[in-house]
Amino acid sequence: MTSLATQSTNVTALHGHAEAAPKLAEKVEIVDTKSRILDAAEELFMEHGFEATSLRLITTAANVNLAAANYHFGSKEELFQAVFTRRLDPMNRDRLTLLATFEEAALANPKAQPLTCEKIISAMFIPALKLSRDQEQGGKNFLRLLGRAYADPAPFIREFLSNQYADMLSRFRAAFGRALPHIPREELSWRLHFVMGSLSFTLAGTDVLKMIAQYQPSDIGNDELLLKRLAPFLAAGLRAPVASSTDKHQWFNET
Amino acid sequence: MTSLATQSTNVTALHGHAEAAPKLAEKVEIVDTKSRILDAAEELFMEHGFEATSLRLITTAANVNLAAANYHFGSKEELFQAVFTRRLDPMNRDRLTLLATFEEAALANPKAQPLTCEKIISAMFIPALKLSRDQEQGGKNFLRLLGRAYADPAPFIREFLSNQYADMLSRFRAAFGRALPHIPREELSWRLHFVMGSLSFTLAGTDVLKMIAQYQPSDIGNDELLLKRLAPFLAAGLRAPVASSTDKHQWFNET
DNA sequence: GCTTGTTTCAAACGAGCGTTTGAATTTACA
DNA sequence: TGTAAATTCAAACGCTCGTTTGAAACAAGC
Repeated sequence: MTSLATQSTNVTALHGHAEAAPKLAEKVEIVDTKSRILDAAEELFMEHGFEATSLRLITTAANVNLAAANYHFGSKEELFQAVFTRRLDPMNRDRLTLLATFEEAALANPKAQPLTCEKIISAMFIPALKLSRDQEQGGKNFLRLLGRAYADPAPFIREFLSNQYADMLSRFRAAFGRALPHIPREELSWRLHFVMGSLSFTLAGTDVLKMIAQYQPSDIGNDELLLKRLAPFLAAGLRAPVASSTDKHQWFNET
Repeated sequence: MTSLATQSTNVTALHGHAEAAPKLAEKVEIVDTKSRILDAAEELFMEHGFEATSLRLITTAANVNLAAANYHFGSKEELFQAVFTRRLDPMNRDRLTLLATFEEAALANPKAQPLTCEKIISAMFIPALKLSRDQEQGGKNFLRLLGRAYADPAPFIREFLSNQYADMLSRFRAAFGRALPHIPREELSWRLHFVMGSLSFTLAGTDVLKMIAQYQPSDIGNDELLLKRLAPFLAAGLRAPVASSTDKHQWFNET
């Protein structure tokens, strides 16, 4: 039962997002209607997708009236977005905070070298893993939902995700650029694209093609081991020698 | 306008899947009802997902009667699976054929070394790229649809994909194992998982987080250039030194 | 030409959908 | 305590869904 947060002093600053304290005990329910709807929606959207999940299914699972969903969130689309902002905003904020922490620590070092790729990858990965661990149920559901959303072509989903990620990604892009000054800018863009692919595929944990990775189930959920496997893989890919333009046809013509 | 197939003698054997010749001119329509439904379904499923795509939308786009979908395919689920088998069966067959071709060529070599990772990755990648290029419209649609399906938790989709991929993947798994004898079996499983992530993310081409890779649009569709970027990245990751169990906490505790 | 089997067609089936409404109920605060 | 705002509720609104049906149109073989 290794805990990420208690092991490291680096990530302690990332706590304190637990719950906004109810003002003047104005809410004495176990959990208020809005949150109950969000929780049910998160799980059901993950399980069936946006279109296949009806508001009736959500409100029934949340034990609230059907009209409560429209009353509190306006429409089904807005509810969907609320499910994302609730978790994505803090997670991406944590990523930026952790990256800044790492960079300050690196600067304090007498050598003052730029961050390694592994460190930057960790800064992306750890807040996501924290999310999947903190809320025993909701966090894992949300990451799977996120994995689905990445592949969803619905315009309102794509535009929403772009806005949610823009700040965080440009920041990490710059960090990778400093860590890999010899990689051309365009090549680096592609490699970050590949990194996001592995990352989302792994975090989504859809075990889609589970016949590939015949990991024992005990492995899943072992965040530390997972990062230990993923970070070297991605870092090595990021640092790989850039194929010269002269061996353009290598993979196609060589016999 | 660089063409994969015309450049290389290796992939010529993969042609000839164009169309089953109509027997005795029994069908003289431009294209028969079944195919028209499949084409429309492929595009619309890609665009809106399974649940959000109605049979009315499909049959209208295909210019056929609504009942024709149920008549020819039985149900909406069976139609969905038919869309996949039409393209996935030949593609995975091509992958196996190409891998075998590469392996025979390597054996013929006096040195008789096992295939490089890059070659094995090419054998996975080239048939997919061929698909995206051959049918100007349908192929690209299908790969995006496939990318969506990877992240879909619907049981009937997951079970279907597992069956479709089982043979091909165990074969490639063995090939990678020969190319990377020093990588532990379990570690290799995970790395193949990461490879599939990058691969599907890239092939799906959802340009989800397009703010990462600010490639000029001319790059997309340039199959050769894409493979030239992806193969070294993945190969380097596959070959990366395995993190020892002693530096388990490296990414978490090190400041 | 008639028969047999295949394919197309318009229409309808019951069910579930997102959203709205207006009244009932609960809450907040003077 | 009284009043106004916030929230919950049951019911209904039009609409679209996947599927079925039975007749019409078409094809092929004797």
